Amino acid sequence: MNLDGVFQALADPTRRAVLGRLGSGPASVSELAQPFDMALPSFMKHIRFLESNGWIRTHKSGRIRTCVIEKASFDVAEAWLSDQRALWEGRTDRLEQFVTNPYLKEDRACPALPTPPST
Amino acid sequence: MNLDGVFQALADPTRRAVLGRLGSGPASVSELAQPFDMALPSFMKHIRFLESNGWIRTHKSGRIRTCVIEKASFDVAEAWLSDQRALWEGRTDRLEQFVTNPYLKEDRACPALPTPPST
DNA sequence: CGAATACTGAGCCACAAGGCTAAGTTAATC
DNA sequence: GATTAACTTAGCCTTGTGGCTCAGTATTCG
Repeated sequence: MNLDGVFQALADPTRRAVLGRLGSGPASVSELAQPFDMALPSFMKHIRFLESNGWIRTHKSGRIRTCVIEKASFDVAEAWLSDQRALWEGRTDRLEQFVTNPYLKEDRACPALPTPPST
Repeated sequence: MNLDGVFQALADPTRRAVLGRLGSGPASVSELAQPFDMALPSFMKHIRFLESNGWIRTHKSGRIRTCVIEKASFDVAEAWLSDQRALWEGRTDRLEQFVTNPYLKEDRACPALPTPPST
């Protein structure tokens, strides 16, 4: 369950829709597949993908495979975004300085703001 | 700037690393590329991908192209996750009801929910 | 038992993704 | 004015992704 897979799972409308549906409760594969104009084997690939990337759990009983949404990957995804936001917001003030400082604009394109004369 | 592309952009370690780096300030393409063992044209594809999916803005001045992170796609991604979370949490109580209601359990195929980690 | 249901497995196909090299182009330096 | 630096364009190659069909297998139902 690496970040690559976690995000890739979200990069497809079918898979996002499945997660959306599962958000309101468990469902069997064919129930989930019903809204989509897609052959079952194709659809199953999406289910397996979601499962192997930690977005859902599935469990077969009889001939029916039931899918349940799982919070794990969800948290991983949110954590990454949240870290990113923290980083970005942590330097917003310095960015503003950069944008409005004509010297920096002309000079090197990106002095990268190396830990400025911190207070 | 559709969800497909927004999430796909995050499904690659190089692109996530670039966003991470840009989180602490603007940089030129070659500065960004420097840590990666990759030919420049390959790297540029990542930059273009991030740009065309709204994760960064770029601007060329002289022969240097400077990249700046952008909040737009970020918000879109967080919004989707947040909606998803709302949905999921909004029905946790009902889920609980579902799990503990023997009638529902027989009725539909889905009860799966492998033993809640409770008590 | 036989038929229908709900997947499952194997294999094919077209196209997108991510990497490369080689050869431009444009701006800055010497 | 020639070099060098910083991209850019073009084209190739391999692998992955998302779709399909056709033929199983395993359960459930009549």
